[in-house]
Amino acid sequence: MVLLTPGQPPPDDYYRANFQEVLDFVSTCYDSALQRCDRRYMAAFREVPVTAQRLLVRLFMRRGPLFRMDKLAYPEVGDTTVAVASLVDAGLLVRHPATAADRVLGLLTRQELIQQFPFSAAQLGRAVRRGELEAAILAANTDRRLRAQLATYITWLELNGGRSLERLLLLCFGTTRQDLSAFVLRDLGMQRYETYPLGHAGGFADAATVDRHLAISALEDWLPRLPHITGLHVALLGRLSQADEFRPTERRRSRLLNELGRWHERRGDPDRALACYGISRRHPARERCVRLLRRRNCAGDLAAADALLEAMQAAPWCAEEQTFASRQGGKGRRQAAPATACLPMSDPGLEFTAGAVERMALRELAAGGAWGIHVENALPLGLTALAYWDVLFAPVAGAFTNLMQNGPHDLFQEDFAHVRRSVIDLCRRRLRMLDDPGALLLRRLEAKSGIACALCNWRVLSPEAVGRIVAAMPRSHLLDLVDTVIEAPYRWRTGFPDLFVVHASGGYEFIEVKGPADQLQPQQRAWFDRLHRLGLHASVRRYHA
DNA sequence: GTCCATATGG
DNA sequence: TTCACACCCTCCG
DNA sequence: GAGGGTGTGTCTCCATATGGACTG
Ligand SMILES: [Mn+2]
Ligand SMILES: [Mn+2]
Repeated sequence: MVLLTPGQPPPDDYYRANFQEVLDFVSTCYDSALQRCDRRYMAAFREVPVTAQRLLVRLFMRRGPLFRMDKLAYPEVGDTTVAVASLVDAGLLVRHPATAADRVLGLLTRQELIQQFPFSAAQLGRAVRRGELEAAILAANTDRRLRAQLATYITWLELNGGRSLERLLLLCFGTTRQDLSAFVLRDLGMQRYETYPLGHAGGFADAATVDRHLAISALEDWLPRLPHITGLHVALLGRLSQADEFRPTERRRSRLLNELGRWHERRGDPDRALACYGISRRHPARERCVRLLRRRNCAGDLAAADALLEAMQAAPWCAEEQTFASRQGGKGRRQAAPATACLPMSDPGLEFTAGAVERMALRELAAGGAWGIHVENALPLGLTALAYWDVLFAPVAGAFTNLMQNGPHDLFQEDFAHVRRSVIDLCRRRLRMLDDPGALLLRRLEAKSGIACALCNWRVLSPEAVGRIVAAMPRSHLLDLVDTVIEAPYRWRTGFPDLFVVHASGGYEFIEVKGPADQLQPQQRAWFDRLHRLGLHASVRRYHA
């Protein structure tokens, strides 16, 4: 059933109904995480006429935070003025809020600015850039005066709900990355979603958890402004200093700390960098600490670095950390170098744009009668999803707490396999009992293709590609590959060789293509090591200048 | 008139 | 808002 | 060549409209 068609107007009540779905979901599943003001907001929304509700939801989907009333025209709303009046009366919209004048000026085009402020424009000449004109206008007038003048030209509006909308959307989707447009994608048929067992236990437990998550998320927007605002880093660190008990929030917090630490490193402030990494709980914080301590080399630094390495080896946060620790600790077992073919480039004038070397390699291989595709990580991840689909969407406490999820919340957490031990084992035994697991994968592909899945890139996982893969890979190779990934999706999510190739002989091979200035990265080494141990065919194809 | 970034909407 | 890589550097055998 | 550091392209769905900056 297709609800929407691109270019065709949706049903009159379409967008409003989407928001209603959000409200229904949140009231049903997350009533305990709502604040009093959120409930008031929802009540106010219910009270206004349907046409006003429709307009408000249209505004939810637009950029904001200010809107020009003369730019609002929706057939399903009817008279915009009437709807706006209802919304203003209900306190859902504010008319002419005392916003900083530069925000209001931003609603006018360059042409309109010249019209409205002919004096400033005349002083700067006809070729004046928009930004300069705006600056001149701001310099010549007080905010108050500017707003008074602009109010005679346009009506501007602002959403008035505090952060209630943000909280409702976060409770609905469980992430700040999705918003109401997810409904549109779903109803266009762009995304389908698996039906999974919803349970709100393990999601946001209370209003405070929601607010902490939003507060941490909001800090992300400040990172790019670090170089321009003095003292910003102090404020950020202050807000990030408290570890969070809610896992998704803690994850973001630590990620931000790592970024802040990198920024300090780059500007040559190892002490502050260490302070950031020191309270982060995510890779690569401890690796950075070891490097920084060794470089700084003040009294006790080397011993501290060694102690840290020992802690990492004793209880690594993830596989990458473990690799780092054993290497730095000098106990790194030297991995056998993967089979490598060194060749001259068939196209010496090649421009090194994205994917160019891989395409060249595919052309050469095709000339030798081989078939191949450039899929990288999408291959092992996608095959694993097809093989272990039921594990991905298995009912696990806290894994599915929101609408339109593309997988369990904990897919990339270290204990993914641990908490699914029995269902993985059961699924593996079933796979191993099949004579032709490839056939199952193809049936799954047919059934599930297009369903949003964090491990699946359906564009590269075509029936042809999967067909070629399962036809060329021996049964045991296929099973060993997916068994590897399902045991540690986070560890094996990156570093897989570039190409899947079926040679003219019928034999398959995974090939990592390397240009003259490229080399195997640690994650790629880890995959080669694993593939080698399992007896899967993989090699490096290196081009020299 | 071209090129580009951004906003919008199905 | 990630992953892979181009391009730069130093160190070392 | 190994290994580290830094910056970049590509991708989030696709088509269309708008506006700003630049060009000859
Ligand atoms: Mn690659
Ligand atoms: Mn490569």
